[in-house]
Amino acid sequence: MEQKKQTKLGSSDIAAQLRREINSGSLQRFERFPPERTLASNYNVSRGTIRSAINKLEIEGLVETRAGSGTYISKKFSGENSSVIQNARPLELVDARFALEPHICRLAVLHGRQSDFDRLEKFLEEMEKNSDDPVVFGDSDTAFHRALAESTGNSLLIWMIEQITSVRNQNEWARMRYLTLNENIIKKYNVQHRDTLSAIRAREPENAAKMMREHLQTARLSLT
Amino acid sequence: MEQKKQTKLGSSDIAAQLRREINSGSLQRFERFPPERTLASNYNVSRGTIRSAINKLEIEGLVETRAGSGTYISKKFSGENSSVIQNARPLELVDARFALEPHICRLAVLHGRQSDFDRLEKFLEEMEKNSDDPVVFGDSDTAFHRALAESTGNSLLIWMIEQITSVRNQNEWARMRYLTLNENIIKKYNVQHRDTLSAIRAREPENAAKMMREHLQTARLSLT
DNA sequence: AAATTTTGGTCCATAATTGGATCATAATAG
DNA sequence: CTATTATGATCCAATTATGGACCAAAATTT
Repeated sequence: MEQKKQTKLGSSDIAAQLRREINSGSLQRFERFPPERTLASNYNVSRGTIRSAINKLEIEGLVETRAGSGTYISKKFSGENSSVIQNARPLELVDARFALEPHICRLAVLHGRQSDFDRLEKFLEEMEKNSDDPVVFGDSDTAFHRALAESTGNSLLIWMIEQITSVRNQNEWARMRYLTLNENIIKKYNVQHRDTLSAIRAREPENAAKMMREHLQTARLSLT
Repeated sequence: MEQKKQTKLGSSDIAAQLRREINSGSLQRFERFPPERTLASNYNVSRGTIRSAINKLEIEGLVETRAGSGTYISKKFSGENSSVIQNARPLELVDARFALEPHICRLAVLHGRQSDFDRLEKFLEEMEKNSDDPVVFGDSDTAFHRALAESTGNSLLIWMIEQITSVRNQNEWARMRYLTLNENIIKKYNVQHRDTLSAIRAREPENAAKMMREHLQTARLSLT
C-alpha cells in the first residue's frame, strides 16, 4: 500500500489507525476516547465517518460506547491488569535495548574491572563453543548481556536489564528467538559480541557503544 | 501559538491515570493523596470530577478515604516497590536517565504525533511560568519527561521512566532536588527543554538526543 | 484547652458535553 | 448514469461537569 497523501481516509482506514493506537499505547493514556466531534476534526473527516469507524471497533469488542458519556476502551485492552513487562512486543523490547545497552557499554568502560571483563570473556567463549545449539547459546547470550550490565555497577541498570531478560525468556518469546537463531546469525552475533568486548577492554566508550548498536541492529533485522 | 485542543480529561481518565500511578509506584510516596481540591486544580477540573474518580478507585479497593483526614492508598498496594528502586543512588539514577532519555528523544522524533508535542509544549509553558516555584516546576518537569516517554508509544520505556520518576519523587530526594533547584538552574533547564522539543519538532533525532544529553549533563553537575 | 484551618461528604441548580438519529446534498466509485 | 458513501447541519436525550455553599470530622495552631 502506497502513501495516499491527498486522498481522504475512509472509515476502515481510520478504524485501523485507532485500533493501532489502542494497541500501541498512545491512546492508553485515556480510558475514554476523545469525543467523536474532536476525532472528526483531527482526522479531517466527517463525524459520520468516525462513527462508522468506531462502530467497527465496537463490533470487535475493542471499545464500548455509552450515549451521553463517551466511547471507552474496553477494560481488557486498557493495559491495566497485567504488567507492562508481560505485554511488551518484540520491537518495543529491541527499542528499549537500543536505549540501554549502548550506554551500558560506555559505563562498562568507565566502571568495569578486569574481573568483570574476564567474566564476559567466559560467557563469550561459551557462546562460541555452542554456536550450533540455540538453547545453550541463548542462555549464554542472556548471561553475557546481564554481566555487561553488572560491570557498570549501576543497580538500576542491572535491574532494568533483568526485567528485559525476564521477558525474553518467556515461552513464546523463547520459541520465536530460536526460530530466528540460525547458525549464520549466531556467528554474526559472536563477532559482534567480541568486537564489543574488545572495544570495552581498549577503553573506547564510543566505539563500544557503536559495536553494541550494530549488534542490536542485527537483532532487530532478524525479527523482521 | 498552537491551538489549545488538549482533550479535557474526564473522571474515568483521571481514575485510570491515578490507578496507573498507584500501581507503578509514582504515587506510593504519599501516605495520603493530595487533597481533592489540590488535585482538582492540578488536573484543571472541578472537585466533583476528582471525587468521582477517587470514588471509582475506592470501589476497587485501591484507596481508602477518611473524612476530615484524607485519602489513603490501601496498605496492600503501598509496599510493592522493589528495593532496588528504593535504594538507588543519585548518580546511578542520572546514569540510567543518560541511557534512556536521549534515545527516547530519537524515538519521539520517529513515533511522536503532533498532539504529543502539543502536550509537551503545555508542560514546558507551565515550567516557564513557574520558574520561581521549585515545587510546581518540579512537578511539571516530571510530567514533561514522562510525556516525552509516552510520545514514543513504547510501553516498556514509559514504564522505566515511571520507575525512575518514582525514585525522584521520594521524600529525601525531593528535598535534595529543591536544594539544587535555584532560579538560575531552572532557567537553564527551561532553555534545554525547549531546545530538545524544538529538535524533536524539527524531526532531527540526533540533535534532539544531543540536547537531552546536555540537559542531563547539567542535571548531573548540579548534583555535585 | 480552645480556636482555626484543612479535609472529605453532601446537596443543588445550571451549564456543557456526548453519542444517537435523521435528512438533504455533494462526492465518489462502478 | 446509478448506487454507494461521505458530508455537514440540526435536534434529541442521556450523562457528566461545574461552581457554590454548608457540614462535620480530623488535624493543626495558638
